[in-house]
Amino acid sequence: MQFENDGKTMNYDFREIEAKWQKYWAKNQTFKATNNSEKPKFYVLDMFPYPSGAGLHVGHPLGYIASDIYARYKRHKGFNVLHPMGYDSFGLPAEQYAIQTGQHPAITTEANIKRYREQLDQLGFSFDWSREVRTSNPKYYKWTQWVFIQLFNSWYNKKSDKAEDISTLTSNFEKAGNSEVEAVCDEDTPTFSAAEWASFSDRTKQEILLKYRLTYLADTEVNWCPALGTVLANDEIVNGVSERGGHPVIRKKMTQWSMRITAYAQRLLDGLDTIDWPQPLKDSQTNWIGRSEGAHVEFNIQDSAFKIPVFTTRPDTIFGTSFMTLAPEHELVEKITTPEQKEAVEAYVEATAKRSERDRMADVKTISGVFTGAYAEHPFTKAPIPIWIGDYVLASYGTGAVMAVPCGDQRDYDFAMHYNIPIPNIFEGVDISEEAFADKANTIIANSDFLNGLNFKEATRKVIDELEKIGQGQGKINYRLRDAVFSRQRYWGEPFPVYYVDGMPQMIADEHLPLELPEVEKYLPTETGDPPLGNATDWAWDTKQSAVVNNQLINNDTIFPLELNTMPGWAGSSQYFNRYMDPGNTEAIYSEEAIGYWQDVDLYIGGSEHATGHLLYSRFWQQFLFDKGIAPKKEYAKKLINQGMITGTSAFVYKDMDSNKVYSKGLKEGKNVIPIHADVSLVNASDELDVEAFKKWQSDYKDAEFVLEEGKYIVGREIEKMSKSKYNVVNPDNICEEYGADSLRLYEMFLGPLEQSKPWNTAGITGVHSFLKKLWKLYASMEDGVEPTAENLKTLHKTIKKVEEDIENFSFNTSVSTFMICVNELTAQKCKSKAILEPLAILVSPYAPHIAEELWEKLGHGESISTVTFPIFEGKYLVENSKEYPISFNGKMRFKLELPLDMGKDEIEAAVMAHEKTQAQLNGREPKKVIVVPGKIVNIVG
RNA sequence: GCCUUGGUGGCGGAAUUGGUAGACGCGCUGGAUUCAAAAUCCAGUUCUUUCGGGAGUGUGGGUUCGAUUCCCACCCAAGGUACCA
Repeated sequence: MQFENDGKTMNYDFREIEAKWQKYWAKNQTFKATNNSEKPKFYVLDMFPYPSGAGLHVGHPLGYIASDIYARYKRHKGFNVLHPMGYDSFGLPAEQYAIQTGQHPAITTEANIKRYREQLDQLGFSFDWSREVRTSNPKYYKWTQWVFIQLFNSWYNKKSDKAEDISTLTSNFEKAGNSEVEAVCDEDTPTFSAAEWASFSDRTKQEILLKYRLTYLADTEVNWCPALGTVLANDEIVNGVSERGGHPVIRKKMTQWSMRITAYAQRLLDGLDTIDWPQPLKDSQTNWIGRSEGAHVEFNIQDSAFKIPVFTTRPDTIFGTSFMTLAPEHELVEKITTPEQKEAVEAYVEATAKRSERDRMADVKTISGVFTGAYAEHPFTKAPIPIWIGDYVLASYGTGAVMAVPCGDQRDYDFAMHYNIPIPNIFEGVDISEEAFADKANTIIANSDFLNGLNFKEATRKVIDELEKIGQGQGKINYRLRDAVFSRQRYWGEPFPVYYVDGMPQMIADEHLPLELPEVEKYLPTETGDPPLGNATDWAWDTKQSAVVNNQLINNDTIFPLELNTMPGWAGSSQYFNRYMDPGNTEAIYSEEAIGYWQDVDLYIGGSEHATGHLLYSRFWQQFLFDKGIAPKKEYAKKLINQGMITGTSAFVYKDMDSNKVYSKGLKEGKNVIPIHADVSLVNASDELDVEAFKKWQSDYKDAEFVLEEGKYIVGREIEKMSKSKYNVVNPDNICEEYGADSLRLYEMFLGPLEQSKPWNTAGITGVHSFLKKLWKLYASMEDGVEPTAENLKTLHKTIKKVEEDIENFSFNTSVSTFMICVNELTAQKCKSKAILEPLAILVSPYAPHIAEELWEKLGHGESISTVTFPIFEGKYLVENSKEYPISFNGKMRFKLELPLDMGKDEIEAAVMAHEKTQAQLNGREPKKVIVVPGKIVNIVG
């Protein structure tokens, strides 16, 4: 036994132990994973962080601790575990900082990463750091650019239902034009024959191909803020002005790269059934994709050659159409409006354009619209249908036009009521005098010619048949999902590997990648409104030398301008999980051997805030890589868990508005006080404030009178999001310093279920810390050659069983309780047996790896504990021969009675009925019934 | 509005197929040790009570010998989403 009873080594010196093993793991590369092994593989992935300047707070490592426990457990279970970490290091904060200070984002990012790494190392994670990736590293983004080029060179063939190389498209065009091609492409793609294709100029061909490519240039409407020189997301705009600075925002068309993610809408939906992801996350992806089934109907316009295409989910109600509504932005509006209505329509269109999208969405109560004066024609009855415009119809959804059926849709109903438009009733036996009837399941169609008497399903099928016969429509599935804009007017992002010849985009050849981000003087947009890359002096592509050269050399003959936009934040995170498999590969995105071995992620842990961003885009890229034979799996993560947020417990003092007094919580009633945040580090576990420290911290209060209750100042408490401004941020560094990483790891798990959000309260950590001390003590009193008792074995094996089940179920909080119970029991049993303590160290190792390694070494082992086989549970140690039966009366447990387990039903009943407490409970009454479940319970009814 | 998740002591939470509600920890109370403090250890801690007991898992019903667990209706909180045709 290596413990010495000199009083010094008896102590649990976590600082020394943790530093020692962190050094050991780094030096021995204990957690380096190999790309081939006899062992089965297991891939545990964390969402990599953006390295912000603020560093980590206690909420950040929660998921990392859980995944680390799982990874370490899998190593004990004999798996070859891949558990990598890296940085999503392109992003806005570093760029903002650069704009303010001139500091290059690369320098800020490097410093932040260094700090993150220190903090992560301090927590004892078993990451394979040799595989670290950084999205801002050219060696990494070379492959982000490479995937972009693959997308550019691909189109989506609906016939094969997958992405194919653009060459299969052009060979189709050469043979038969595009009439036979079924592709996902722009709506304005013209139809042409093989002969026409052959006659097109090279430029025209390129323009046409751009309509098919999976990444393409398109004019997109954006929120442009001239003052900031940038495009803003919807949530960066408040009341029509920029959130930052309050500058005006206008809608502007810009040519931007887009990703044809809509080609994958159905597959992204279908794929959800094949992966074990949380239901709320699947639901939000499902809603985001927004599939709806219905019909595409074309309405002719009277006295006009134009047609209005419409998407409806209720083609069965087509005979109830009494008007049509177009979005005010609809391109037909100006073409069909009659002279009499022109003024009114123009005024309405103008008024709508001024309102922000958010404004329009928020205001759902006001009904507004204008009649265009034009009439469409009902495809069957040929009756005239007035065409209105209204801002409740959105240009961006469906076709931007609605066939309005007021009896079946509440918004159409409200609109019709408001403007006195007729509301024909086409439902059998339904009253529509008060509201529309939208219940598909109970619909029987009436007053509808050939649809009379049919239900929703039958009528829908019938009407689609008839529409096809007259060539005015067909069944259609519509998706809410839009193609994803992929351009950002920023500096700190991946440059596009694109230069422009005659305005048409050209890809830089693979062998010349990466195209590295140029140096710029200023990180702001140029004076002409170009993105920051417009400030670069060397940003032109020399096709002869295949090199970036000075802009002044641009001759549009051999030297061309490069793309000025950069890629969005999600570009770098859309395939990083695959790149981890072979991160150093310079020849390919990863080797076939590497991905052939690792295949996909077995467990992915991260926040639910990425539900419709990263987690949808990355699935899209993976599906694409699968189509191209680059990835072996359609879905890259079998199982995903969202860790909950850790909230802060803010502390408040109560400042009296009328005096210089600050009241303790219990004295504030009836006083005119306002709560002021106090830094949580100044408050102890009993909510007592260190008043002197508070005065020192907020010097405004140095002369204030703190009114105490029972000699103490008690703060108020409230749960809020952890944030600097609320002074409730708790830093893991301080906790590691005071209690150690093992305590922090255990405590974060002990707080509650991984997936739920829960408040942080540092005070509770003393519980797990003293558990570790008790654990340590247990080993200090160990003696060689002591045989385990039956009790010892029972405690050990029930712990093995429970901990194993807990880890498999991701119920890490209950494991910590189980360890505590185990150590409490073994301590009470005065267990000194190595046969018990040795397996216990392995059980604890995934949760508290430093202390486990140290104990393992003291047990006489020369190698790390990290791959030692997990103890095997043996049920024989838990076999009991008696049971303490709960004796219930009408379902309420009243007393307990110990009886042998082999006792039969009747004997149990007899023993219970004979018991004096039973007679006392019954108090002379005769029981109606006695339920005996052997081994479980006895319930007496009566 | 819709979708999802949740609601259990002063607090975080436990209860694996319907079978002893409140494990484990924090906090609190009392005690031991100490000159004192920290640390450590022991006992108690859902509420209520006439000390026999009674009530109790958001609310109201139901199924059952028995419900935190299953069913119905509702209330509240958090997250997502929205004139989506």
